[in-house]
Amino acid sequence: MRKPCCEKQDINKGAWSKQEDQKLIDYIRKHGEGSWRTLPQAAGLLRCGKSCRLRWINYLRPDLKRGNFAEDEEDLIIKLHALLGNRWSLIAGRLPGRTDNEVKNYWNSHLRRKLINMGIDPNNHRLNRVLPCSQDSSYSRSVIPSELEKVKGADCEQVSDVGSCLENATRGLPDLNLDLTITNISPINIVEEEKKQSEFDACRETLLLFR
DNA sequence: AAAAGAGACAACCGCGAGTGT
DNA sequence: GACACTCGCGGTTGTCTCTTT
Repeated sequence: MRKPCCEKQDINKGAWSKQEDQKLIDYIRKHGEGSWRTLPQAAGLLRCGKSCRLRWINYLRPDLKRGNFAEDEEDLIIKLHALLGNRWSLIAGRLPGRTDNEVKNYWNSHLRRKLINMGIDPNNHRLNRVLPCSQDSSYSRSVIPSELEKVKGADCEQVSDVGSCLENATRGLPDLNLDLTITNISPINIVEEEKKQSEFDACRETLLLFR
């Protein structure tokens, strides 16, 4: 049936050398991205086209940011993950200079654990245990159900396309912490609510950009 | 100082979607 | 419609580095 993406023999695997990186960079500078299948041979690389593409997209592209994630980037990843699930490329698309692989790795090595430590199930973003109201976490504020209800309601039609990302997000994550409610709204909590609202608005803005 | 374990991240693999023939 | 090809995505694995014992 289908041929493999590349012949398995005479193909380098594993870590890329500086020379290989340079060959790939030089070739793409000269000819542009694309045609990954034929690129390795044309560039004089003993690599699979897939491997070249991955190397370029994840590490060699000039517009990559690299380095540690900022706090606001972390927040955004968590929020988007709550809405979109493991759609890393979509999430990475909202983080300039970040790649899906980078976001995925960061999620698996840092953020997952962070949520678990906060008592939140990273798979469905539900609280595993009751946390005190004052629990520090921008996250616990970020996906409260009232916000999700607002998204599902008023603005759903506006984001019908990409999709449908929001629609899918809410439909695709049926366990999305929908019964987590904030009670006893005191004046202090009202201020908190307003803060939440503005954070939510920012998040929604981001989601609307998917259109 | 050495070994073991844990964490971080680069890279690979398999699959599905989109497109051309 | 069936098939082949390419591309991109997400899950998983391999390996290197750091920390702990």
